[in-house]
Amino acid sequence: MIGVYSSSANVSERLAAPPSLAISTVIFALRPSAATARPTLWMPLVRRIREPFKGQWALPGGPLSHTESLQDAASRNLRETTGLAPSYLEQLYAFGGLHRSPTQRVVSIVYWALVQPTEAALAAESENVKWFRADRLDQLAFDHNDIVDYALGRLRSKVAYSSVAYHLLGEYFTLAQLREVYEAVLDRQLDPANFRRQVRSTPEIQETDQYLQGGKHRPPRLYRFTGRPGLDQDNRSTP
Amino acid sequence: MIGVYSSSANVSERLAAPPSLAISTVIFALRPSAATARPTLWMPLVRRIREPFKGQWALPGGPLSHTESLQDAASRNLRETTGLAPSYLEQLYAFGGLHRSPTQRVVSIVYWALVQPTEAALAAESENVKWFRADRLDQLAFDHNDIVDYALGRLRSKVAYSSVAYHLLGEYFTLAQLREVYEAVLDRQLDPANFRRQVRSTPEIQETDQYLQGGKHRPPRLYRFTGRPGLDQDNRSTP
DNA sequence: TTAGTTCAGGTCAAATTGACTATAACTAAG
DNA sequence: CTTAGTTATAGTCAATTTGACCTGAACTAA
Repeated sequence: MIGVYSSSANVSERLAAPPSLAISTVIFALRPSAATARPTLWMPLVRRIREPFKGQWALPGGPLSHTESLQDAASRNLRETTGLAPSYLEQLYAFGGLHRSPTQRVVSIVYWALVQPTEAALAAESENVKWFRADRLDQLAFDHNDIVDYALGRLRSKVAYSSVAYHLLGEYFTLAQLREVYEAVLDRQLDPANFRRQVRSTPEIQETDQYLQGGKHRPPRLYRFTGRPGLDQDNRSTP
Repeated sequence: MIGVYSSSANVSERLAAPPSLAISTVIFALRPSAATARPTLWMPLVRRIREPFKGQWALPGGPLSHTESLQDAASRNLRETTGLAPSYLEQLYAFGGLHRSPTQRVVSIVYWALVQPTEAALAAESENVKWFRADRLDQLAFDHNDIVDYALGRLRSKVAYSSVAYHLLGEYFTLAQLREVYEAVLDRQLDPANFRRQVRSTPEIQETDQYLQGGKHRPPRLYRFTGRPGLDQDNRSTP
């Protein structure tokens, strides 16, 4: 009885079928942009190997298996398609417009993830998995451009009022690196001195007695984020 | 081919089936609490007329028809089960835990709504539809207590940083009435003078030359909210 | 040795917030 | 008719936060 609405069914049968349910993920990571040394937001996309939108780039995603929760499905799919283990994962939105897919009604529950630079660096690229700058995407499959825009908005607002930015960095970071994250996400310059004052006043930030060596100028102090990780129970918000 | 997983299928068949998709809504309205005159948050619930959880109270909801968007489904279901037309409607969260329903895997896309007092007053109560205080619910069906808690959290945070509170009031209101909304939702007292100063500094608030008559004391001025309504295209956030 | 750059710590005025006081305008009790 | 009681409205003042800016420290590279 499973798979009744598989590829053997014709289009009208699929349109009449109950909406199918898929999980997709928008994955953000920081990478140095090509020209300048400043980090910018990148995301991995997968090439579609079947119709519709065959050959076009799309968000990693897949069907929801009946033995896993939504978050587990997003996490698994992330790992399988891109090899990445995110440091932050949160539900974004359920997209259920009528004509998202030309061949059938699909409701996509979309998650968004942040991965640390080390993770992002060793993520394998291939013929069908490539990284793109989040702010310079061309036409994606389905409504995935809209979804990415929505995710970018969520990332920006969350960076502004919560402490998600740390999940785009490794364990130790300098205040300049942290500021560059904010500048990349919010897309505006921040005053280094005022930024420093603000960050140092948050209790979750711990100063270490380590300094980053090898730079061209005065070695900056390294800091740590001691808040709770982005993957624990409380991040799921709900059972 | 439609309806394969209907009530004629047995439990194991339903558990193996693809997760079914439902839409539910958490509806908030302000009503005067029984004892004091202060308004408090209430919500309509519907009694389940079939298993599982037969006889228990639950959030209004139903299946997603394939000809309507998620928001339209929520809106229609709201109207059909409670007769209400909300002044604000927004997606809350997609709940997809494995054991939300004992008999089958259900993924619920939950919306939350605000309705104005006039609407809420003439909403019909019946044997199977009753209003309850949002902060004093006993055991609901499924995981609906968790969902209500999550919706309350969202309402509180949105009231604090956005202008949703106005959708719990009618077109004209006094600053005291508005303050009572904030106090009911945030569950703490606010200084009337400071609250007044803040509200009057927001450009979306327009003072009228009308005063509320018939009170016991000095008649307060009436104000209007001129921001955009809670149901337009932009509230949907996404296509 | 020196110029150039970033790091780090600080000042200062403007804006915002919370606590509080005073007056105005009405109702209801006497 | 007068006055006490209550809410509406307006304002003050200190504490806190924010944005703009300055100065010296610490390093590299020429």
